[in-house]
Amino acid sequence: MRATTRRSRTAEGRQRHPARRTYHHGDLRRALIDASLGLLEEDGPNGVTLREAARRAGVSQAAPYRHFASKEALLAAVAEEGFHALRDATVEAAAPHRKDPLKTLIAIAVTYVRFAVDHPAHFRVMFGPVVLDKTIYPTLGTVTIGSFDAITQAIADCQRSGALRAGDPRLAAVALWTLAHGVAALAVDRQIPPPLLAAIPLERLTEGLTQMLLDGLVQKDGRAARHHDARP
Amino acid sequence: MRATTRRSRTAEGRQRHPARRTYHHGDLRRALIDASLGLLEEDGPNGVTLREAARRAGVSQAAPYRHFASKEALLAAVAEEGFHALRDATVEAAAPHRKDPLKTLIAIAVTYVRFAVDHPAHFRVMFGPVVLDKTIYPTLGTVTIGSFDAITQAIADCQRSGALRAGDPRLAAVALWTLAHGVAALAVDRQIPPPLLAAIPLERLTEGLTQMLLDGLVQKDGRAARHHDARP
DNA sequence: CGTGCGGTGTTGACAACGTCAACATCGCTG
DNA sequence: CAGCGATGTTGACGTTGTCAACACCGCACG
Repeated sequence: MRATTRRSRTAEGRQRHPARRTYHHGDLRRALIDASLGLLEEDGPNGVTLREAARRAGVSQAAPYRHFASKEALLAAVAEEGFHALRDATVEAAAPHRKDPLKTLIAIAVTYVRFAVDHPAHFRVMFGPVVLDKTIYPTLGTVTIGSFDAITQAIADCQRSGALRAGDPRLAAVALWTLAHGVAALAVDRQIPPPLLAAIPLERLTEGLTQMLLDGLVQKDGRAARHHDARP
Repeated sequence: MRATTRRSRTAEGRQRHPARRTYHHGDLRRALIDASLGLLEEDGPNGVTLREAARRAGVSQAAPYRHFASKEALLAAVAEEGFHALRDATVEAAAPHRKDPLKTLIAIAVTYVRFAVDHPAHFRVMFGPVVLDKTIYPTLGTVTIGSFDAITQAIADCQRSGALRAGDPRLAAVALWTLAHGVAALAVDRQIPPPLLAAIPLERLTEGLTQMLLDGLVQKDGRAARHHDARP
């Protein structure tokens, strides 16, 4: 705990909370979330501290409690922000490739993984154990559903266009989502075998894996299989 | 922090560390890992505390430092234990179905998910942000590889038997592993849409998703598709 | 049969943290 | 313009991770 000391820039501060002129902050809630995001990026999940976030916002240690019931509540807000961003990215990824709907599915997976590796700490807060009982923060659940719905929508599109076989689109959506989430989680945790990653950049790996899900792994009688995995 | 108070059973203790007769503990390292596992199950990741683990082992607060350089090192040991258990379970799951090698792949995925939901807190320590820089604890990485190798082996078997199409078995292994890990992680985090879970128990869902990966999602010309997703 | 040394455990302390109660200060509504 | 509710501050408490200084003990060597 001692080793993590990164003191605030309050070098010679005579007045108590120098970064502020007015007694009231204006938008402390926002500032605390931003400070937490910064700490997350700089020091990882363990670096996020109510007190340090307060310092960065230029307020006293107890001020956050006027806006968040607990540290967990602050992190829940941070997570929610992340879910919003992820959903927006997913929705955006689902839009462009209207011609080839299967490409849309691949784009969704790639987007998901990219979000995770671009913001690993944020990703961890969203899915990690920091906010354990997500039912306490009801808004959290609804946002995730939004992301899932976007995927289901894209799947249903593919089914309508005949690109995907019929069936409950939610099941196929879970399959795609699950695959993407697995890649993302393992990548963030650096658990994907390094030799593999050296041969194939993560983005292409994600594409390849998604393609595998689309085509299937089993040997087809009629040689119906498509590309992925070069070398005939 | 105060709300989490669960005091040790040292009610009226006169002597300092009552649970022990000899000055030396005998196997403190083991005891600390076990205590951590207990705390993990009872109180989740946040409930694990060096001091409480020491209390449960009947030693003083600083004793753990003779066996672990830090709290993170203790948790790394706990994680390693988990990786061993997961690998053993995977290897065992890969054994039985020699007749139908594809069933083996499904069994692997189911085993993976079951391990996660049976020991959610342990699973989180293994993959979560608690042990951030896994390279510091070199034994951690090697164990994961073991698990991955078992999967690759099973895939290669399927390829040899002609059940799976040829190709780099490591890629297919990553696909299977990734899918299983995604289901596991989302299930542990209770992110799988509850209505879906109400309709299909997690175990069957895992089977179905793995089957989807095997068969592929795309519409086949020759109606080569197999079961999964009832209702014709 | 000592004896002393290194591994193991203990005590006490420090800084940091989450959280609370009591108090201060402001902006807005009447 | 009075005062009330929202927002910030101070100071404190208990808990945690970690360290330094010290205590104990078993085993290897004389």
